[in-house]
Amino acid sequence: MLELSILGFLREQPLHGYELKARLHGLNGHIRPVSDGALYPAITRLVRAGLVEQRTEPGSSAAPRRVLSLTEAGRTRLLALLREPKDAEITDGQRFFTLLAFLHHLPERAEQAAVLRRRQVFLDTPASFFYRDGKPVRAEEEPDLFRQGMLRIARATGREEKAWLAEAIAALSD
Amino acid sequence: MLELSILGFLREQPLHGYELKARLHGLNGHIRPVSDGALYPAITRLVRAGLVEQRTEPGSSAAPRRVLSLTEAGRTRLLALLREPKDAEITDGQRFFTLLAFLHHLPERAEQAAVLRRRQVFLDTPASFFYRDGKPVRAEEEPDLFRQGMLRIARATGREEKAWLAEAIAALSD
DNA sequence: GCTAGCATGTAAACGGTTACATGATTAG
DNA sequence: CTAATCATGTAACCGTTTACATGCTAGC
Repeated sequence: MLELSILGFLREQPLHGYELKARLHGLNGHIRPVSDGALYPAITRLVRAGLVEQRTEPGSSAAPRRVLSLTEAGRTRLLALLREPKDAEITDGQRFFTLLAFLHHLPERAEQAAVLRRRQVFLDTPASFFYRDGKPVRAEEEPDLFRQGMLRIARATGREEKAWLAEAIAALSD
Repeated sequence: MLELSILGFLREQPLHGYELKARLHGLNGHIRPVSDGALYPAITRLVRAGLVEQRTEPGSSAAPRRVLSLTEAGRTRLLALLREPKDAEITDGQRFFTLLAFLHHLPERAEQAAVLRRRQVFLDTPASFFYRDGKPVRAEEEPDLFRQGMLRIARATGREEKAWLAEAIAALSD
């Protein structure tokens, strides 16, 4: 999942690995820390795939900085990832957030709106966490305190997100 | 991450793999589908580790059912996972939800409350997604529509979750 | 006769975690 | 002089995804 974030941040400006790490940390480091063991191999993969270019900066510091920037293929790839996100990127809130963080890179408002609409459809699909006798347990019927909390929180967040999505989609179709 | 859910569901009653899959699907299948390629190896690991027992049911169906149940070690393990969740289980909303789904298995209310308090502390730690000149960008100052949405949604969900946590912790200390 | 659901598995590839490893610069 | 920060990487391990593979039963 690093791929999208790396391409997204590099689209804004060239960065070296350490700075990239700082941005990634800012984006969702409090939720999931970024490890060097994930980041550097990911960069290497992207370079090998021709999506990222690196030029080594002759600096005074210990390990020489590798300044990374997107190639044309990298920019194309970023757009493809934003335009046709996999289902998991729509359904998983955390991944969808990553998508949102870079969605402004999509050039067409209609394309941006289409992504938001996919999330809307997902949120409107009724879903339930628990079943008793094959039927979904309603929040009011759930006797367990913690599962009650899950249902309550899920509903509240769904409500707010739906409200925002509706507004944003409306704004995009002006 | 399957480990906790499998142990949690088996704690409630013995199940065979297919039924387990159905429960797991109910719990968060709409967000992340459960794949056989993850489930069956996970079961095998748990059996090998002595946490789960299986007895094959002589049935008429094609592949014979393996009915799975927790061993004493499995029950102990489940409690340990619930009692001392790793940081990632507290910070990642999705994982925390999984924790909540089975937290009722912890015998002591004080222990349950302690887990909720860890989440509370995390949510009270100020965090921001984006930085400009090293300083966090406030929601009102964020010019990008989509990043605005992220901030708005994150705040709303945080608010609701904090409210519930406070209530639940209070209820547990009666 | 066919499709959907029941029921279980394997194997390759991939990506991420954890731990290890190095070394320079800067501030206290 | 020592700790924190800058800066980059490797290697073993682990769990998940994806694709493949099998075969029975029930209902249309």
